[in-house]
Amino acid sequence: MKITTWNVNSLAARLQHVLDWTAANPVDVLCLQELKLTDDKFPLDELRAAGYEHCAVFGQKTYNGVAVMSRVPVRDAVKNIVGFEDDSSRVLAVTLDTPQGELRLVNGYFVNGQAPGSEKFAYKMAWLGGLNAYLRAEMARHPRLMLVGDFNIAPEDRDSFDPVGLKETIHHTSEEREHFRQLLALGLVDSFRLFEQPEKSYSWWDYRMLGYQKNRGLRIDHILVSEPLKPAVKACAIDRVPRKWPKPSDHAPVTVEI
DNA sequence: ATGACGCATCGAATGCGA
Repeated sequence: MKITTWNVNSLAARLQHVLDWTAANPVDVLCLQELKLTDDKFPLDELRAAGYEHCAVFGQKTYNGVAVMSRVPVRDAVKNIVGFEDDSSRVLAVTLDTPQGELRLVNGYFVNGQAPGSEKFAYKMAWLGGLNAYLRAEMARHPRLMLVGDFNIAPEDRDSFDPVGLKETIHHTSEEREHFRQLLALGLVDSFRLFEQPEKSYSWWDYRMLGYQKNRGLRIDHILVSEPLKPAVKACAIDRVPRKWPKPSDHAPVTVEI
């Protein structure tokens, strides 16, 4: 079973890319972030025609918005972080029934945070604290759990094209990385690092300054799996192909196989 | 140091992303 996370930077602008990519990569489940549309504008019909009959959507006008589109039934959808008040549509949890048993899938569009010291950064820190507490409870109920999405955190220096020049800037701060480690401390594992990977592997590149062409990127899109799932993980990879298409999202899809 | 690119918003200029 293949599960993918992809920040599409507007589903309206990227629908054809999603359709083209899933036609070539018919993954079982695709977790989307930054839909930038309301639920009534979600392209259910097109995705159903592409084989994704089961969609859970948590949209919002202009900003944020997350969805899970799936070939297999999804149930028990929960929106946002239980116990954390949030105006933004950022988290959507669902349960999948797999041959190995049920799997709780938490899809998140983490707060960007703009810059350390800003109000948005404080929001990011509070949000991450709320997420951690929520996941602790979710994992107690669902031992087989996967946390996917756009984390907006480069966990280690090797996840950034310029860890020295960007030291302690957004995505690179000690505080953000500590929050990432606190997620791992819950018993989650970064599935990407379970496997040998190319050096300078990133999942996001700035649109500006030829960021992609120069591979000036960050690895900020992640798939974390709980310990009970870890032995089942067969592969995890970033697909840079759609980042080369005309009018791409600035993020690449990341896929795990279990 | 700044802005650079792309998307969204009622209509131009601005907010936001990362």
